[in-house]
Amino acid sequence: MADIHPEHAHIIEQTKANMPSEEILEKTAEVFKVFGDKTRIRILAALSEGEMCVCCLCDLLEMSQSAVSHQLSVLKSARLIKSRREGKQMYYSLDDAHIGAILCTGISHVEED
Amino acid sequence: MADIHPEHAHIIEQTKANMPSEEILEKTAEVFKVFGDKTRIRILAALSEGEMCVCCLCDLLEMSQSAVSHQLSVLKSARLIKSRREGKQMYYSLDDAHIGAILCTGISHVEED
DNA sequence: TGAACATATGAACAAACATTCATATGTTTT
DNA sequence: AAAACATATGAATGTTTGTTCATATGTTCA
Repeated sequence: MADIHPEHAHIIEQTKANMPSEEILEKTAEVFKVFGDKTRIRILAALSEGEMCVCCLCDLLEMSQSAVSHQLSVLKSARLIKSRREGKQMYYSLDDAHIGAILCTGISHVEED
Repeated sequence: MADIHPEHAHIIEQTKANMPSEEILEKTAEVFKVFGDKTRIRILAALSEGEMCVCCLCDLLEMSQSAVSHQLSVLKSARLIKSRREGKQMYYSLDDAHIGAILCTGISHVEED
């Protein structure tokens, strides 16, 4: 950490004052971290087309049931998806419209340029 | 991978057809991954208030110059920020308005509820 | 040119993480 | 109740990643 330049001090203070709290920023990073994995993004992209059971996701993603379940558990802990049981199967879906919106924002960013 | 249930086959096919390509999804995950770190989010939040030099960021974040520079380099490689030199100092800023928008989307998601 | 300053970068290390394998839990069907 | 099916989960493992330390690069000023 270098010494603070006096002429920069007020910029630093002002920026600090306008920024969201550390707690908000930390939680935001955690949310993005959950989006930041290929398998989880593929799951979210699939679920944004509608709810789907675990075995469908395994077939669609061509991944093992265990790997998919582990990531579903991560997504659910982060409240990005929710589940309901129907007989032997569990159906997963996006937790709310906001999740789809965040996903779309990221995808459009990639699609542009 | 379990056997595909015949009655699920068309759902899988249809979902697959509507989803973005694997390439897009992979790149999207990479973008979110860059957002998914507390230090980088704090840097982005600071820069969304305006451009800032490295030493200001170090003071603001109370982190070592090396740690900040390393993360600036990650952010720049991902084209989330850009830099310009002014004398001895490097000034960093968000690469475009889209980056601020993604950040805001994430922050609002956290701030709600 | 040399010293001081600002930033970048390579190597090393510890912590976090995604998948696999094996197995447990929960549900339906016979 | 037992077998079959669908999903969840713990432990182990290899990989990725963020920070630190040391040092290199680039710029200004005397």
